[in-house]
Amino acid sequence: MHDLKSLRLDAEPLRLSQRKRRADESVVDRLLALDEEHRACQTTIDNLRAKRNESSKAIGALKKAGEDASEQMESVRKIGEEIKTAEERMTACDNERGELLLTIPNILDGSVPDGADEESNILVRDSGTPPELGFEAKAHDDLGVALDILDFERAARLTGARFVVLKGYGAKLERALQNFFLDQNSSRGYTEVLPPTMVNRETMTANGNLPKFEEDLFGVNFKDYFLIPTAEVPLTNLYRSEILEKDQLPKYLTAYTPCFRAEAGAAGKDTRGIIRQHQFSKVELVKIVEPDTSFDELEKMVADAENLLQKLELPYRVMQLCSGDTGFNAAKTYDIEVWFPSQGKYREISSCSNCTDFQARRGMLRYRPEVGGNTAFPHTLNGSGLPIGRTLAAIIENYQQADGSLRVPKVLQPYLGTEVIA
RNA sequence: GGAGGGAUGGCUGAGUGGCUGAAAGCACCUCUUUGCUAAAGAGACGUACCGGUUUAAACCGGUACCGAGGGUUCGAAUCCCUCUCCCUCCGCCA
Repeated sequence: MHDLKSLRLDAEPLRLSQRKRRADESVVDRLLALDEEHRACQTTIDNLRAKRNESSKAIGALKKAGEDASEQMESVRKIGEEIKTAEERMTACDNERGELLLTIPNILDGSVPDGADEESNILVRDSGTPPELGFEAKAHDDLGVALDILDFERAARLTGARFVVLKGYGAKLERALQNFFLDQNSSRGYTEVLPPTMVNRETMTANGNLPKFEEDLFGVNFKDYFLIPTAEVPLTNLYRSEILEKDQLPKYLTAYTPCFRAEAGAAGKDTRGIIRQHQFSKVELVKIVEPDTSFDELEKMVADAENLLQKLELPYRVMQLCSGDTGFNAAKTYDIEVWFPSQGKYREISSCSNCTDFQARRGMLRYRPEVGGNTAFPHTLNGSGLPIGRTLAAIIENYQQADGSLRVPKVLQPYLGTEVIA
């Protein structure tokens, strides 16, 4: 959500950002027009209310003195009617303004390169040329099924497409990765959190998933709750509506949760394997920090995610997203992509974003830069650290051997109690 | 699921129609004095929006907010309705 006050002074940064995103620029003018009308209404109403308050007090005094006040009462009643009319107009303005404000994406950081889509993303660094396997790489799903650690058919029977059952070492690998990620993140200063997997509409709105992206979410019956698409949602909302003291920042949070995504726009994409599922598990990283530090904190968060891939010895590269590929909430995003030998390409495994004060505003999450001073909005950041499903797929593919067995990454061996899965 | 009780400022807690943006205490902040891991006294002390003014901060005026939304009334923290959450007891349950 945007700061109307600063938009009134200078809407050019938002206009520029909308252009760079290839998004509608006219919403900015509409927003400013509505805002002006809203403020005019409010001034009118404030003045009427001031008049009413004054008159009401006078009536109270008259009555106390035992005098007749019916004339004054009648005139105040009329003021009340005027107020009601003006309020209806203001509410209409407010609703449209609010709706618009909730659907305009964050302002891109100046460092974001211009471009329409992922073709224009920029390579920041990589872990070197991926090693050759020395034989033809099999796809992770074929290998997983053959090893009986992935089961798509029975998952389809239980639920439907885009679900998987993990069995034996598949299930154990999930648990090993969960523990490994959380242990690593904890050791790097993140506090482990176990939040609810379902959240209400306010939480989804503050995070930026609603009102615009409802079709991507799974709702639940009987309650206006939603299954979370990522732990980012409960974590960025953990302190919603609160005023934090300066010494409570920065907050570093990490959580393992199931994630649910409707994948409404992904028909036909990644239909094989466990790259794109309706349900998957993920360990998420979230930071709540002071504004001056947020871009440095983003770099550090990317390093935290990279640390996991380095320890797993998986080939990866870091990309900076261009303007057209940067998401709704984000001012700046790095994607980390991991190597998939069977596809001969890198696939996204982590997305780390600085959302600046965009989400904090939506959730009225504030802090006090100085004791006793005014409140300000902190910046929020999120990143995957890491998704279990895609990591599992990457491990299967990169650690496969010619005979169809898998080596187990060194760092996972203590968790798993074996060096080979065959 | 049934019965009952609650929700007030950072915290504790008064307050059943106008004098309450809200007593009192604690915490925090500033100042004074005495001084050694502290005490006493004085003062300040919610959030948001609109307007004035300002380079800005501060400041001044107004409005709204006592869980949320709606209603009654000239006027509501106070009365009525709906909802949410919390607590106690019973039932059920991983």
